[in-house]
Amino acid sequence: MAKKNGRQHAILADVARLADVSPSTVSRVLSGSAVRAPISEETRARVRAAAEQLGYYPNVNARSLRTQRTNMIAVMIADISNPFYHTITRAIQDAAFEQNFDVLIANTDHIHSYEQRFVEAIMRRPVDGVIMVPYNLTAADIEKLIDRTGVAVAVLAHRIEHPRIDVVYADDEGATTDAVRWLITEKKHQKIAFIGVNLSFKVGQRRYNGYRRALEDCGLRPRDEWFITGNFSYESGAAAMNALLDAPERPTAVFVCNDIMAIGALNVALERGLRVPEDIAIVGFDNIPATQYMRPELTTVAQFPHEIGTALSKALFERIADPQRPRQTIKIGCELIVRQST
Amino acid sequence: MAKKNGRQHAILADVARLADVSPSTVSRVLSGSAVRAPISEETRARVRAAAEQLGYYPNVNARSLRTQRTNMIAVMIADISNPFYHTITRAIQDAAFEQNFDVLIANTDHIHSYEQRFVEAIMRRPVDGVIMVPYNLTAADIEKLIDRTGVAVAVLAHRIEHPRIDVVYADDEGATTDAVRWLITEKKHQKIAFIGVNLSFKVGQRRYNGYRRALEDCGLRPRDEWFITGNFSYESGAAAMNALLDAPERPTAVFVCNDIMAIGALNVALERGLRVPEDIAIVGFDNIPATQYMRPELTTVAQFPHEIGTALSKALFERIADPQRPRQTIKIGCELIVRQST
DNA sequence: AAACACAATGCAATCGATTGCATTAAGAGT
DNA sequence: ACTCTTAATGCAATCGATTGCATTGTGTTT
Repeated sequence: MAKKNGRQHAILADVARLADVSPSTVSRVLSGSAVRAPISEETRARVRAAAEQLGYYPNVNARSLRTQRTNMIAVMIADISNPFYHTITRAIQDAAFEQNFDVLIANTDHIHSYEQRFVEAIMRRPVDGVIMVPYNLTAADIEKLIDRTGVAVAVLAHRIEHPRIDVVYADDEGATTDAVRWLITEKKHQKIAFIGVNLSFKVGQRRYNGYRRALEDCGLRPRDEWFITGNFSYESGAAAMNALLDAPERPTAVFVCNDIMAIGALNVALERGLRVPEDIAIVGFDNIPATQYMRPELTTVAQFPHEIGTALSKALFERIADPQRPRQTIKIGCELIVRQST
Repeated sequence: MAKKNGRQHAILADVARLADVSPSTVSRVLSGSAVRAPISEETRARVRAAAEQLGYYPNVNARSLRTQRTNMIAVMIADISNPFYHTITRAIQDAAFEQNFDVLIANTDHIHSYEQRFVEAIMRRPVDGVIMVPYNLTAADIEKLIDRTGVAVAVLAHRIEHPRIDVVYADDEGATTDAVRWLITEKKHQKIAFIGVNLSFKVGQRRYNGYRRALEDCGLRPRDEWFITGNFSYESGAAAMNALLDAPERPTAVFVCNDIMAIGALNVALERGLRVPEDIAIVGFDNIPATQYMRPELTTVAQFPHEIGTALSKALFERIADPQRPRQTIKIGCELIVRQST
């Protein structure tokens, strides 16, 4: 069992010695590069047997140093606890698994300094590709990373245009417009409130824009007292609904820009004795699992995080394979899921 | 901007050249190992300036090859989409972030071959530590990994005893006993059903044992028709409740071994016109966010995945720092969260 | 029989950093 | 004046695999 010296595991040289060939040969046999250099079938067998006998595994680290490829990608997301993000992550991991890639994951919590730290980490630890959901990072930051490391990059973002960055985005603005317009034309609502988040969040801005556009398209005027901002949380959704119900004039429908707040709003409406959807209709956004558990089940706009993750990884692996390939921009649609709350 | 040759980024040798010192000196200054070897303050400054000017970042890969340390840990869990696991994961990532470690994550979906593949991956890609939630892997498998790679290991598991493996476990069996006993003694239930999962799952076995023990302790006899198994899903919980309500004699309370199934059961009960908790009380397990959104809010047993993740990382990093340290076994309790469904 | 092609393999440099063991110079002790 | 520390730095080997460029041997072509 003991190898040459005190090492606890076999290295390539040990295999070479046992198989009585040179290290080069072992490498060629085991790394598959032998496809381009001929090794006799007999030698191959001997090498494989020796490797097997010694329980040899190549050291990926050493290999990467030499080949400049790591078989590893990094993923930067806001928060793995959030269903939207972990579903994306899961899709990426599955794609990577298939390609025999390992996946590094970092959470940023939307914090700028964490995003920067991620970039720095990638500066030192070579990876073949990076998937990011940037919040504060600009195209310039990412470009610097690419210039220095040559890494392949795919991002989930709305406004990044760069020849070497593939981008995937979800059309949540358009989906919001469609949903609100549907409330107006199909469900005959005229008084529609909007529970959003601070407009400094791009996502907040986009969805609010979508809402405004639907109203305008249908000739309705937005009212200030029907635009309330929360902070993504259940409690803030509940508070927003309370405010709405206490307003001089109550809306008949409310579009909420994420499901958690929508559920908070729904429960408040129910607890205050309103019937949903008869007295007030509610639409959420994200289609998290809990929306189906509610009674009434929550109508919501589904994003397709799994598709997003798949698209991101597909783009990334294509770019890893061919760094020169022209950039792709992929739009993933959203879909209104009509359930009982409207 | 152009470095020595076609390389796109500076390497240690470039810095050495610019600062007019040897590579050794640069390394000592930048890697902090200079603590043990004296470098004059003036030289230090020169090196730092040169590094700064060139935008130099050390190549972690090369460093790892030499030092045998990677500043990277790997996490093997069942499924990042599951709140229990991703909360654990998040705690681990936060701990790693603080220690400046990167985190590799792999999902196994409880599949044996995926677990094995993970182990193989760690055989080739050196990491300093591994955190696992093994389902099929045995202590022997893990021991082999340790023997070969010397990696530090911490696991979330109930029956692994090994001098070089730290283990953390949640006492869900005891918690189940406590919860069921509470239903009997405090809530005066005599007819308590159990919706579980296949007993070949260890988790299913443990919680069922806990349930049985509570009944026995209180002198109650378990009844076959009140033990129904599902497959963790909402639908299977709903089906189980339907079966229970169609049984010749209805139970007055039901303990469900995860929240998703409990929610399915709850909704069925409500839809069939029963009042919860008056006609039937329901207790879930896990304390997922949705339990608080339900009406009635679901009573459930909380596990503390964040604490589990923290304990796992703490044990792991201690072992990385001192591989010889005696093993730790840490029990994380569970807690019954009484809400409206009981 | 000379020249050549090609299959099969080995040699040695290389990837980029770290570190044990010198080496040099300057000051301290006797 | 001579030996001894000690501070400051450099040399060169090393981590473990990959790969461009030989080299050797065997069969083919002319």
